[in-house]
Amino acid sequence: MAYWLMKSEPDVFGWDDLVAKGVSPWDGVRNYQARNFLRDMAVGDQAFFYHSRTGLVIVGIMDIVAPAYPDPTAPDPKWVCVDVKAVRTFDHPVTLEAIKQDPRLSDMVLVKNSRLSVQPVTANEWQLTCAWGLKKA
DNA sequence: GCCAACGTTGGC
DNA sequence: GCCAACGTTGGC
Repeated sequence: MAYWLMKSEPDVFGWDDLVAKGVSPWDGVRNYQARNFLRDMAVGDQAFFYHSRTGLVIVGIMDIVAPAYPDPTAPDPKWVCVDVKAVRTFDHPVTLEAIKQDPRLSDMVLVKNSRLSVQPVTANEWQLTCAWGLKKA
């Protein structure tokens, strides 16, 4: 059971789009490092959905519901995608700013390598972020 | 919209 | 195999 974070520009494919679809392929990844993380994913892993560019917030939690398979949108079969399912919308989206300000989260790949669109999240990072995102206030 | 950071490509 | 040029991502 592993944790991940996956980014999308909300103008292109946002959290609401995934909620409306229920299950969707996470396709379009064209970066080797990100591709390798996709291949490491297993059914039952969970991932944050992050809005890049015009959002800069983690907005919800997804389940990985199908392991990596060739990305049908790619011209080359070396690229893969997984299927994801929206399972929980954060009560309070967790901002990049808040993550950067907390020393316990300042080592997150999100902060350290802002260009990587699929990245691992540690169990500690996951639990802390969930505690912020799901709290009632 | 700008540009820094990063990845990829291709000439040598 | 190096590295300059180019393209893309994503925070600001």
